[in-house]
Amino acid sequence: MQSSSPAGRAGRPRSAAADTAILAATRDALVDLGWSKLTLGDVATRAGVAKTTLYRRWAGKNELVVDAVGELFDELELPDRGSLAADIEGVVLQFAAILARPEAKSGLMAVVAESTHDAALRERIRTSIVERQKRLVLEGRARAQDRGELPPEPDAAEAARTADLIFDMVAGAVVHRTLVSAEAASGDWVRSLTQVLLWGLTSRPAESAGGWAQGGGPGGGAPW
Amino acid sequence: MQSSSPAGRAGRPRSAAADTAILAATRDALVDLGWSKLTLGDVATRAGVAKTTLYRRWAGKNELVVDAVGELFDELELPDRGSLAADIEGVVLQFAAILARPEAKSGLMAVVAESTHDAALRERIRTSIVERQKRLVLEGRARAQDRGELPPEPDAAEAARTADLIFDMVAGAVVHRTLVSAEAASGDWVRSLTQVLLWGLTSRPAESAGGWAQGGGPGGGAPW
Amino acid sequence: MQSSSPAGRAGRPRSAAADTAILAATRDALVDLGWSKLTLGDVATRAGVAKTTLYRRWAGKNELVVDAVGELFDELELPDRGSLAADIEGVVLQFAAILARPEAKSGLMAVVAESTHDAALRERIRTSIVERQKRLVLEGRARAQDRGELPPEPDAAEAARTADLIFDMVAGAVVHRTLVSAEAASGDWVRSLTQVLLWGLTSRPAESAGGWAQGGGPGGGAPW
Amino acid sequence: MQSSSPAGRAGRPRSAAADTAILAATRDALVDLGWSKLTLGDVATRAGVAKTTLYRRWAGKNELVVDAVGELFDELELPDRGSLAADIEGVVLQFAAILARPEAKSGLMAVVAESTHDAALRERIRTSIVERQKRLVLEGRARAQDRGELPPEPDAAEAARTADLIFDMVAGAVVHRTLVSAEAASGDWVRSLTQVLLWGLTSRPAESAGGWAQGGGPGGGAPW
DNA sequence: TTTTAACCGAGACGGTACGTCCTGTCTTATT
DNA sequence: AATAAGACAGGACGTACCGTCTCGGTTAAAA
Repeated sequence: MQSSSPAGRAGRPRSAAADTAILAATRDALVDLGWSKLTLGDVATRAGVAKTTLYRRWAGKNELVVDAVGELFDELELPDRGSLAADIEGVVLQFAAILARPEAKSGLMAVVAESTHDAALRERIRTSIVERQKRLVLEGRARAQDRGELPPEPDAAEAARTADLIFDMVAGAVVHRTLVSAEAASGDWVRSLTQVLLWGLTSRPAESAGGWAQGGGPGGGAPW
Repeated sequence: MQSSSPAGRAGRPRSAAADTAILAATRDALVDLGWSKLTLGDVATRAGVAKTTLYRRWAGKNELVVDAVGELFDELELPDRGSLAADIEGVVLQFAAILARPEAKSGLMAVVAESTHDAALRERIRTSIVERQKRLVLEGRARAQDRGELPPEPDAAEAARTADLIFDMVAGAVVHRTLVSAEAASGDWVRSLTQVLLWGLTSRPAESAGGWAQGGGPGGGAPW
Repeated sequence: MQSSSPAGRAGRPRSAAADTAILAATRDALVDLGWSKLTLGDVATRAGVAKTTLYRRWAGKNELVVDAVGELFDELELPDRGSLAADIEGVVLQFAAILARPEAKSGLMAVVAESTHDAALRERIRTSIVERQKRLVLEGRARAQDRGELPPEPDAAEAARTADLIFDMVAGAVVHRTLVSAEAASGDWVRSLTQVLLWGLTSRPAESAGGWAQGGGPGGGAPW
Repeated sequence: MQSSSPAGRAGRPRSAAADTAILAATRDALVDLGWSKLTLGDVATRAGVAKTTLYRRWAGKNELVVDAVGELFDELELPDRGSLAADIEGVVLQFAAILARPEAKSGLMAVVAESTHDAALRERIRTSIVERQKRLVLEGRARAQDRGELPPEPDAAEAARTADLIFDMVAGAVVHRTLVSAEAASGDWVRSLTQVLLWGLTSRPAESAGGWAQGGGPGGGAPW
């Protein structure tokens, strides 16, 4: 977050422990108080740090919360579970598990809401949080293409558009389920989501319009 | 004979105009200031109303914003465009148009974030905003079943689960596209989203795993 | 308080009981709350009366308190105890007894303080409270002159000046003792006050300067 | 070994200038508005200080006004004018001059009225205002005893009682004259007051009861 | 009688001030 | 130069009263 000050010299160096303590204290405060009742003075107290120290490193509450919440997404990774469906389910479950934590719940949408009036904050969210997630979509597709589960992309622009769509659908669905519908993204739910996505992306309807597939799909029971 | 005023009686009645002015002022302030900088004192001033009048009717900023934003969704309706796909596209475009308005952008996610710490607020959001949207999913499915585009539901519980999934996917995708990815939900994007959804829900993959549909779908070009 | 309305005609007449109840409620509130925390809404509630009724009869808190406290001084009278000294002591004790009541304590000085910025209020205090007290000084002197304890006044202007001085000294001393020194105006204290006053007004020093009276006064022991 | 900072000092020290500015602003506001219309927010604005700074140092309006008014009495002193009568007149005139100032008029009685419901405030008034005045009575008497104008006190308790009586009479009379009778304590008035007091304290009546001194006193003209 | 006008209770209204809390900056002494 | 501590200017909070204004309804004298 700060430069390693190669030639930065005189004076007492910044405490590295302070950063860690402040971000952890921020997450604690988010759990206890939620975003709107979280105050920087309280975070400083929880971290055992003076308010000035906090302001020296972050411009304000939004930036601090973005960094504190962004750290949670560091643990996201794409394990190889053998098939595209399994890979997707795995990573969606990871994402859902993070979103289920109260510090993420409280903080994430709040800073997104703030970002509608603050382009710099929007960019910070993009780099700290969103890109870490979106990368998994691209890696997952590439791995599926390597496996032969998906065809290679003929058109780069179209490929990017599709990746964006998938990302918005997956992340949006999980966020909406967790925060708005306020229900857990269970294994069953994730399985259904994955199924609809994969079928939607890899299939063609039995008839171009007006009909529907008859007969059981895998696991029995169509989603409708 | 008793007076026809069973409940509402003594004292000066509340001004109906005040409610309207306050909600409009709230939306104005959301546009100008965003959620976190919006103050109830400022809203009262904009509405030409005393702060006490505002507090007499709403418990706080969250409740006020929910009602102010909720009104935006009153205009949502399900026009009959002749086919399920067209109906979906139409309603999603309406939803996207509302979300594109800055007062919705700023307010909606903020109150959702707040609701993670406030069950009463969550319930208010559900009844004021979410149910108005979800109703359209149910109506759309019923209409498609009337048309014969979709089969009737054999299992009510399963039907409800599916409706929830669709709703979270559609609403979540639009919200995520608009607020997180910060890009407009254009006609093309909505068309792609609809296509994936419908195919995902009405089709079966050509092979249960490992392959992909070859040959042209309608309009040619798979979404990947 | 209101005119007997010889020609004032139509309409429901004001409730006489309300006046009584309001003034009594005002004194109760003064006891419980003191002047600064007394609110007209609370007085109205205590009196079982609507706030509008109160405002229809008094212009504000100050006027109301002046009337409520002024009633306390209605009971002041000048009993004939046989001598000037005894008369003075008697009336001073009455005055002290009234001032000892918490509703008088709290209210009296407060409205006096307010009157420094409000000439109309000052006049109201004068007619409602001060003149009722000052009258006793004049009556007492007249009675003492009838008895032959005091000489007749040769000069009317000088007589008025002296009455004012006595009044300020007596009332001022009792008020200061009660409110500022916060001690009771006991019988002994009143006796000493009366003694100093009477001696000061009726005697001449033994020598014009530099000496003092030796030998026992009544009760023995000079006040110094 | 401990640090040499026994009373501890961490943090920015309080601004000494703020105290001065706040008390002066309080007196200004008393002049302009009177006690009841004086608001701490306005005082803070006048002093060029934030409201929090004011509340950090004073518990409320009463305490602030006591200190602001109390400072006025710092200038009271007992000049040696050669005789007891002249000393008394001098100090009473000083006291009257202070009371004639609108900031004292408005503030003094208001806080006294408040003190009837607040023991801590009463004590604060005693130490900040009353004792500064009463001290002069004691010094004046001691000086007169040194001069031989008054006899020494045989009984300490009696001496204290007498000093209290004198103080209540003098201060009470001046206050009553100034605030209740709303007339200036002129030189003539002060002279008369002093005369009554001295004669009352140092003389014996010509007859123990029922008569009055005939013939002119010094300066001619009996007070009646 | 019926009118009529002033009264009454209740309570909403536009305002103002309250005393508290938080923000982001600053001024200390210390490390 | 960074730190802990805490004072500072500023501003919003949510509450309490102010004094005014509508309401529906009552009350007694005038018509």
